[in-house]
This record gives sequence, C-alpha cells and structure tokens, in this order.
Amino acid sequence: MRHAAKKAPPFKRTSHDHGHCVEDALDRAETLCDAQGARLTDLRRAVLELVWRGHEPIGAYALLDALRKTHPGAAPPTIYRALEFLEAHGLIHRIESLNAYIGCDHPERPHVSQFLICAKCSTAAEIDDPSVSRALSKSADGAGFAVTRQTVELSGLCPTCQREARA
Amino acid sequence: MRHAAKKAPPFKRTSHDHGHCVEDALDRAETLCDAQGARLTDLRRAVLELVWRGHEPIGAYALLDALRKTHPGAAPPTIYRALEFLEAHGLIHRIESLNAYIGCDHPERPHVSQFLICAKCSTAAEIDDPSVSRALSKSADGAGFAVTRQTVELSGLCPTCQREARA
DNA sequence: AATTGGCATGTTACATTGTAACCGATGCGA
DNA sequence: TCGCATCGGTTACAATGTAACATGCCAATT
Ligand SMILES: [Zn+2]
Ligand SMILES: [Zn+2]
Ligand SMILES: [Zn+2]
Ligand SMILES: [Zn+2]
Repeated sequence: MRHAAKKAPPFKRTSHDHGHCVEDALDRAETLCDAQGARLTDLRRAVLELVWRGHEPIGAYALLDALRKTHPGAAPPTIYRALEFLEAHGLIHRIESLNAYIGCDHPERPHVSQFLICAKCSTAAEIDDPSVSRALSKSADGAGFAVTRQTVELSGLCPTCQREARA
Repeated sequence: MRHAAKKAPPFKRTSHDHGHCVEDALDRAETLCDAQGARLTDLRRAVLELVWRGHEPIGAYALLDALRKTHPGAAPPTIYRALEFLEAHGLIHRIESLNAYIGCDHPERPHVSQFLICAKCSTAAEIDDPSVSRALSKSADGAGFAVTRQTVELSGLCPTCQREARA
C-alpha cells in the first residue's frame, strides 16, 4: 500500500516500506508514460527515482549531486530538463516556496498541487481537497479569471513536530 | 527582468488614479507602522513606493536598479532587508511563483496571501476569499497541521487578456 | 558629557538557483 | 539515404538570495 495514496490523514508516514514505495512510483510512471506515448528514458527515470528516494522536497542541485554518482557528466541543464519533463507529465510537483521538487502521490488523475509543508522536519504532504479546489475555482470564476496553474502551499508544523515542540 | 508594457489596464481596476493609489498606500503604511511601533525609515518607504509604482509584481533586482537612482550605494542586502521588513509588517506580499513582490491591498487587517496572476500582462489581483481560507483551514485541521503561512497563487489569464486572445 | 547597547545601513564576497545557445548522437519515417 | 525531431552533452552565464563584518546613529543610562 502506498503510504499517502489514502486520502485520510496525510501525515501517517511514521513507518512505511519506502523501498516498495519508490518502486511503485517508478512502475506507475512507466505505465503512465507508456499510455501517453511519453518517453521515460533512463536519465528521466533515474531522476524520478532520486526524487522519490528521500520522500521529501529536494532541490535541483541536491538531485544533481546525487545523479552524478551514476551519470558523472550531468550538468545543471541535465537535471532541469528531466525535472521539466517529469513535472509536465504530472509525475512530480515543484514546491515554489522551497525551490524544490517532490514526487506526486497520484499522478494518474489530473489534479492541482496542494501541499502541507512542515517547517521543522521538511515533510510535505500532498492534499487534494475538492472543497479547496471548488472554492478557488469559484473565486477565480467570479473574477472572470481563467486558471491554468494552481499553487497552494501551507507551511507550518506537522502533528509530530507539534508534539515534540510541546514536550 | 520582465517588466512588460504596463499599457495593459490593471486587472479588475480598469483605469485608476495610480498616483493617488501610491500615495494612499504610503500613508496607510505610515499609519500602520506608527501604530505598531515599527520604523518606516526613508529607505524602507522608498522601497515600498517603488513596489507600488508599477502596481504589478516586481523582482528584487529590478527594485534595486530603481532604488539606485535615489540611493546610489544600494546593494542586494539593502533591498532584501527592506523587503523583509515590509513583508513582515504585511505591507507587501512575496509571490513565490514569480520570485517577485507586490504591494498589499489591505494591510490593516490580517489576512493570507492569495493571488490571481495573469501570465500575459503580469498583473496580479489580490483576492481574500474567506471560503478559500475556510476550506484550507479545515483541510489543515483535518490533518492536524498547524499552519503558519499560506501561499495561494493561481496563474492564468485575466479577463482582458482572454478577450484579446479570442480576438 | 560620556558610555553603552540596539538597530539600521554600508560593504564585500559568495552561495544558490536557473537558462541560453550550440553541438553531436540517435532513431525513425519519407 | 536523407531529412527531421528528440534527447542529452557542454560551456558559459544570468538571476536570485545570504553570510559576515564594519559603520553610523540615536536614545537611554550612568
Ligand atoms: Zn515512502
Ligand atoms: Zn514535522
Ligand atoms: Zn494583502
Ligand atoms: Zn492579463
């Protein structure tokens, strides 16, 4: 079971089989790209795997450093191109307020990017709350605004870190 | 930086007396800082004025260039410190998806940052939709997440640019 | 008046993040 | 085979953001 695919409490990460979690993401990406006629090359798959490895937001240059272990010639454009592809195909999200990237929990269906980001432990939980989307759509419609991209990022403390802070 | 032609009518305020608009913002900032015991120095006021001048998102280095006309010695830290102060006191908002800043429409009451950002003409309209805030709070509460900062940015086309696109 | 302590600003140097432009390789269909 | 598109390598640079330390200033305290 992939850890956050369930819509219930997003911060249930305490312990999950993360190895399986990464593999699962790669499998789904493969399937998805196949269906779309998109080419998930070795390089792109490698980057996607690295994005998922930590299971938390990671910056482009951190990814680059990691990538160089297997692809010594990698340069900034290498990583940015891969990230562009992955984001365009909904496999990862960019978190604007962190200049960082994270694997998407449910790339198979279209959705917007909504995250709860813990300032202490750096975990980011993807939420996909229809009532938030609805409220946003309504607000935009009311202004006659045609939305093409949403960025919703809430920073704060996750339940775990709140408990620790109180202790 | 992108400081596109500002001939385009400001989103949702077709044509307004922008000179007054800037002065008004400065006056209100003065009042607000006074009430809070915060020091709106010459430098900070100058930066705030520059932020308001274009009435659209503007980057730190564009501000720096403009600031240098009156404060020749200004360097990156100069502008970033001023922006930090202004944002901390709710006088401006940072737009994460643009790495840019814009004056706040209603700094007197606490609120979160919610923007509609036109990809064509660069205008950004601040919305403060309680139902969006409510939906977000509910979502965060449901996850046991304690929010300290919200970022809500919708990119797309403003009504004017939609009409132009259809023509 | 002199001292001190906090804050705003000046100054230098650097870190991080992101792109432009051009190239060759590869694969694939006309 | 040729033309064409896509992918990735390579170089160089642009844009954005900070660390660290020095200086000036004002106002409260001594
Ligand atoms: Zn995992
Ligand atoms: Zn946490
Ligand atoms: Zn505001
Ligand atoms: Zn527009």
